[in-house]
Amino acid sequence: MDQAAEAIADPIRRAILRMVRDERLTVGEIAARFPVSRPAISRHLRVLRESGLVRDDLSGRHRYYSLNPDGLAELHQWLSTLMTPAGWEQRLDALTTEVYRTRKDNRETA
Amino acid sequence: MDQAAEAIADPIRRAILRMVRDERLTVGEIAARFPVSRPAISRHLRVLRESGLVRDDLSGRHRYYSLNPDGLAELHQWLSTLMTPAGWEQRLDALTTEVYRTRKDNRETA
DNA sequence: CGGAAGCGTAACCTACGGGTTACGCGTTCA
DNA sequence: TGAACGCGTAACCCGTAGGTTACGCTTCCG
Repeated sequence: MDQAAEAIADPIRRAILRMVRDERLTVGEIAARFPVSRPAISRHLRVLRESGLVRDDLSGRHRYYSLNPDGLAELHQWLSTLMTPAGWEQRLDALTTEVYRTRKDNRETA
Repeated sequence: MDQAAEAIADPIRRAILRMVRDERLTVGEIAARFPVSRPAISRHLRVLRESGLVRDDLSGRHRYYSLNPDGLAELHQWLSTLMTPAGWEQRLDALTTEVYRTRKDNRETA
């Protein structure tokens, strides 16, 4: 979780996450949408990858990046428990987790 | 939201957030639990305050810090929309937001 | 009152994050 | 098969985040 919290601190990395939410993109495609060099984007992607927020699939000389919902879920869960006072039952968090877990299963079995 | 995402990047600030989740604490009380100087903690608290994650109540020469759930909710919502694919209905997010908003109203009318 | 307690801020130093260019390796295709 | 493409990494530079000490302003209390 610590690495993920650090990863989303950078505005470029947050923008990348939004980009690869729905479509898988190559490094070049991502870099083309930013005013910084391709190696810089490559390092941002490395940070996101090592923090578990994105995944990469190699295909020939291309490397496709896509969102990894599991990494996001960790952060999401951390924020949930932080927002939840001591006395409050964690029923809602359990519901949220359950729903996302179900979606994940659906993805994997598709 | 951007400021909040930056604020939680630091491990000390994340620990502070967990500390003031249930009880309001003074700067001295917080600083006593870290191996860094009090001015350093004071600046961390300033970052958290300006990012909307904590609130401060002055009482004499003491300054009590407590969690501000509204700030957390923003980040929480951002992660929710990020985890939610394009086709997915946002019913769950709406439910989550509604529940937290209701709790907030209860706090304010108490 | 005057000193101590509690806190914020300024000034300073250092480590590190993020930018760039240069380079090397694997893959494609004319 | 050799040239071009796609990408990762190393080396380097610079700005800034986060640490410290020194200082000043309120607020409490003997």
